[in-house]
Amino acid sequence: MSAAPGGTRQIGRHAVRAELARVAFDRFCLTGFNQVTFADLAEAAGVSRSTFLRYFGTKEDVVLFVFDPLGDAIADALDADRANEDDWSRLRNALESAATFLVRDVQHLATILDLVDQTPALCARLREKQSEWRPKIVARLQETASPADRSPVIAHVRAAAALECLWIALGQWSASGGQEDLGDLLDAAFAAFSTPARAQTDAPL
Amino acid sequence: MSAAPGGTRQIGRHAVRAELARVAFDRFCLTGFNQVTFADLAEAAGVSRSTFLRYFGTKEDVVLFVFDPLGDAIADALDADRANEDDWSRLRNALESAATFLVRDVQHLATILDLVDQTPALCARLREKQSEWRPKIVARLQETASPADRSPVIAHVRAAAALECLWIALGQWSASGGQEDLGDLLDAAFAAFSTPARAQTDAPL
DNA sequence: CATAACCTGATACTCAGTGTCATTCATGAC
DNA sequence: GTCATGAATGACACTGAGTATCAGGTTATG
Repeated sequence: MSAAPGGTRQIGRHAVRAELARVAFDRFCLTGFNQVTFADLAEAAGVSRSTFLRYFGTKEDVVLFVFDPLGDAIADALDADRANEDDWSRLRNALESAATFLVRDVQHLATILDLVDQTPALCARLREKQSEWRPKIVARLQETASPADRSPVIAHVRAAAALECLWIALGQWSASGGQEDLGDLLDAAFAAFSTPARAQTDAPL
Repeated sequence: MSAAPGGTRQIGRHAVRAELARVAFDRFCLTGFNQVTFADLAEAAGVSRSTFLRYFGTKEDVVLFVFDPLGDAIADALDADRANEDDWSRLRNALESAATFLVRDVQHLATILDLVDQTPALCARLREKQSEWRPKIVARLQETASPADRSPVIAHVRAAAALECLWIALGQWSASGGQEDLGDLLDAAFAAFSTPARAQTDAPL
């Protein structure tokens, strides 16, 4: 009658992982990411260095693993909004719902984002994760594209640009301490594509 | 009557750097980036490990230092085209002239780009360099923006999106072995912003 | 209970990157 | 030409990330 055969191990593993990450995160915020070693983390968490390393392949993952489900979340949201014919609004909506799913603990997320952009290594690794999501997004975009619009380049660019919007919006959001509305920030970011890109509106129509 | 007092050292240093990079690059292509150690590179180049490391802070820089001038090149090109009122075309032109400056040795650049996207560490580091160029680009865009358009978010998004276009276009270009015209590829990428983002053209006008 | 799978801690290892120090060599001043 | 300064070099030692292996203990399962 156990939840799943052998599943208890998974549950336990997940819980340990979360606890290790919690302890480690405090250290990172206190001392700075680069100043903390795996030996420090292991000691703080009360496990051996070996064990700690078995839960997180790299130091970056200790912080960034929380972003892992985001790729699938975005893809799922795109699937759910397949009817939407406008790529930009579809992307915007998908990003918002995925991000909202991420913003459970406002304070915690803001702290993470602060730490991330104080730390080049974390920025780099997060960007890397982002680019791993892109192929999935591109595939969704192409599924519903009209035959004439099938240029893979277009889909790639839109996916990449949308992810940049998310990242920039999250940066603003974190800078505001989580006060501003993420949907508004996304709108402001996506406006870069719809607003006429001109210094002076020389064609008032 | 020497070029500059003490300047010979700089010249010499630059030349050595280029030679070390050349030797190292051959090794990387032959054996794979991750398989080659600094000790290998030093031996192949006939210098000590210490010396090699003094010329390149990281293994990634041995390959990617050629991209360093690109940030300034883009910024300069934006300055030169200050009259252009359309952000997108201004960015497109700046990227093309900067990239053309980069495409001196077609074969070499194509080989570099191949190596880069076979190697996650190189991708990550190159993306990092890219994001270092962004602030300079954003500043240029905002200088000439109309007061109403001063939202820093807009400029950030456009700069980021444009850089993604460059990267994607270079990927296509390298995949074609340097055959396709980079200007055409950039046009195709930037079309993602001007083409109506709709599955079916429901407004044929 | 027995066994197989898993978790843990210990240990040893490779390699990136930093820092120090003594030697050597080129440059520039006298 | 000689000498002093500063840079380049190589040797060495060190920290820390990440990988791999192994023995002993624990937990699920039949």
